[in-house]
Amino acid sequence: MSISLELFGDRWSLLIIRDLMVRAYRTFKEFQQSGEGIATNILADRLRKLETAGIITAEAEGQDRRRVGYRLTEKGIDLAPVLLELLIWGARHEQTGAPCELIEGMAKNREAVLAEVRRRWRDRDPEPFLPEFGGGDGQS
Amino acid sequence: MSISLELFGDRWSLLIIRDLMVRAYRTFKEFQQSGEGIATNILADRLRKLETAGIITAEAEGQDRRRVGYRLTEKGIDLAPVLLELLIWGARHEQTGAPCELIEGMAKNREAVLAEVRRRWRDRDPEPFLPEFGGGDGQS
DNA sequence: CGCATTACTTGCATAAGGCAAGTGAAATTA
DNA sequence: TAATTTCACTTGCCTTATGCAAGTAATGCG
Repeated sequence: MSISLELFGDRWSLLIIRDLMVRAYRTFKEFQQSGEGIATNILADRLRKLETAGIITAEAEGQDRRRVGYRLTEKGIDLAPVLLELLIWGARHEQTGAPCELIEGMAKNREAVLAEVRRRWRDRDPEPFLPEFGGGDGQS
Repeated sequence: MSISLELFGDRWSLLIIRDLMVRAYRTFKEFQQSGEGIATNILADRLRKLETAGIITAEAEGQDRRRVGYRLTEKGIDLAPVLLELLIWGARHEQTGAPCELIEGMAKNREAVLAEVRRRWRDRDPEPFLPEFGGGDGQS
């Protein structure tokens, strides 16, 4: 676990992974404008480290050759259970802005939720799984 | 989740929680000597923050009035699923030194593992749930 | 009383993070 | 086709956090 924490033990890495996983973000710009306000140099650094660690890939996608598309690897999508538990914990114990009933529903159907997340990843489904919950006071 | 990460988004907080949860650490000194080598000022800072966040409590325990005993709150023990998933992920995808069969066994019996962790917490069982796995190359 | 132990704090050096502006290549517009 | 915009970063500078070694106050122990 200490090894894992050398990777995720910072404010941003897991948020990036979450955005890839449940918000279907793909581009640098999307992460940058993601509301949490990560600085561009830090974002570039984290993307590089996550790629080095084999958790995400960066590849050109579409016609626009400026655009870089980031995606989770299998190793990355395997973090879904961790993020789900963190989401559930946060909804129970902190003010997160995510509706508690929704999260409790997910807590009762963990396997189904994880299966759906994996399905979207496999199918490259561009539809976000969760919205931003930004309206209220907190963030998911 | 971003709120949770303001708390756990560092190298040490989750390790401290893990040590409380599965290694049954209680005292400042135990954390300090825990192999990972946290500096004492940082340790003091993290313990304070975790206490402020309501994840651990600090209380005098035993006769020795120098000794402070740290314990998880209910909010803290509720992080067990997060740590378990992180442990499983690490064992699958990183060199952790923890025997994979053991962890895969836990992955197949998540509920039983969590129930046992909670039981030990409730009973204040001073027996560690997992050893340190320090012998080889990595850490749990 | 004197020394050891426990849980810290302090001071200082280094590393990481944050902010604003800048760069270069590709696309879009005039 | 020239100018402008977009995109994915990089650079420089400053602030904050982390790490290390040493120190301190309150106990406990012989």
